[in-house]
Amino acid sequence: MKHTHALFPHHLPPKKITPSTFYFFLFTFHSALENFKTYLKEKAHLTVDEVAELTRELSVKTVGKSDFLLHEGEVCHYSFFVDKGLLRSYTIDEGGKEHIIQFAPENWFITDRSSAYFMEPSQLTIDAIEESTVVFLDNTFMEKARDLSKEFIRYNEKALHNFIRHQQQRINLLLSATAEQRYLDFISLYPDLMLRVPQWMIASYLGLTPESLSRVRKELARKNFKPQ
Amino acid sequence: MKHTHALFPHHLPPKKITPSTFYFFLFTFHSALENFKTYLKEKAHLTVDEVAELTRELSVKTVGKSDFLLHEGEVCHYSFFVDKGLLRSYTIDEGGKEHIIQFAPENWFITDRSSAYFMEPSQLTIDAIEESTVVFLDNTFMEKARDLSKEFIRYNEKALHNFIRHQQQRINLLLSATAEQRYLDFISLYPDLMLRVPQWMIASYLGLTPESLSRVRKELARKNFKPQ
DNA sequence: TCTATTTCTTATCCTACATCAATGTGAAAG
DNA sequence: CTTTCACATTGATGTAGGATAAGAAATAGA
Repeated sequence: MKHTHALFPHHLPPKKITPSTFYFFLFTFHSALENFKTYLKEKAHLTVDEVAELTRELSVKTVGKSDFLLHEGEVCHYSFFVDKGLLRSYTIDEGGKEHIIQFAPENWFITDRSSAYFMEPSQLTIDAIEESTVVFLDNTFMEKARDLSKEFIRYNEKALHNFIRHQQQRINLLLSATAEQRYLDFISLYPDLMLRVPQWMIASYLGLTPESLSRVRKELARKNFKPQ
Repeated sequence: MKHTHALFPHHLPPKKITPSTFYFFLFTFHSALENFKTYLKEKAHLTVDEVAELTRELSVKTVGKSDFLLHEGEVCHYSFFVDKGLLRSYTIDEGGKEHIIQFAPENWFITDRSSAYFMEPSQLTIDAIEESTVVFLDNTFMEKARDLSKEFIRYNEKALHNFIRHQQQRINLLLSATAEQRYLDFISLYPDLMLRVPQWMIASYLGLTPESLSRVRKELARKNFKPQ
């Protein structure tokens, strides 16, 4: 029970913990962990025992909308696994403008890999777009996992290569594609996010202003485009 | 001596192999391998024995200017280590326009990591900007290296993270920086390439037209900018 | 429910960069 | 020495998308 405190969102320490809120948070905690365990079994091909060993000390937290998980300039000590909700990472330029690097809906990971690996200050900020339940994986989790299972090492290597492929694709699109092409690519990458995320964030992800995105959408509508 | 044939550039099979050309190519071959061995010792912290074991079967080739090392659509089976010369990777868009993804001068690696790892057709084309001497590392090299040395695994992991960090930075610049800022970043990344590479290639790397780059340079000159 | 804030659209003008076309330059080839 | 070729520069003009402002619509808060 030692991690229960972590369940409550920072901004929302319930004044009175009634039995019902208590059990609600307990359920949330438990279900998030189970979800993460399932993920490890299916995607990383770990055994039940390995999963049990690895997940013994994990902390799960719920974070409120626009709560921060990582500030620019901090060293990133965690990988975040999103059980429910939606996180984002972004940079802030000299003019104070945000540029969204990644969205992380359910069952995605998000972190600043460079910062976590090289232990250097992060360029990225990570915060919650929706109230979210998040499993916190600190850097020792990775080491433990690596020592425990060769399967996990392979899984991790594959994840790194997937990430590289994705970044490559994004660079290529930014170099060669129009606003419209990039928007269509976004839709196929994150089909459900179109509805959940404010358009100005999508615009920011695409390197556009909200106004331009609005124009692109209008044009697509005129051409009778239907998203899947 | 069994790899000697690989030394000669495809486009240039010497009609007569005089003793002097023969010894020249032999020297090239030998010196490239020595350079690569030194690299492995210093950067990947391998022992002399491990290096000897790993490099026994390597092939070294010289490629002529604008010879291809990988065509778009092929599966990439190699990682290329540049001993001397300069390679590049690029994509080709629907309009036939090239977009340079990476330059690889001396002591850099170049490959299509996604294609090599996932064994899928490459988006990238790789060719030589200058006549180059290249060490070919096929996919079994990686496996052998991994089996042979824990140090190599760490080195490879670090290389992957460096690569990710670099891609991240590039995405961020493409999202947020002006042509001028991106050019300045290019100069600090590849200081010596400014002189070796035609400007239209630099423009392509930056996502600009040669004309725009020319104007950026003019503007920098007006502002009395001196590289480094 | 009604206000208030956030988000989305529309319209205008504007700017960074693209496109096109002409000219310049310097090194290699004849 | 001149011709050619491969790049680079320059200028004129076009355009995608940015900046700004203001109203409409959606959402949230009370």
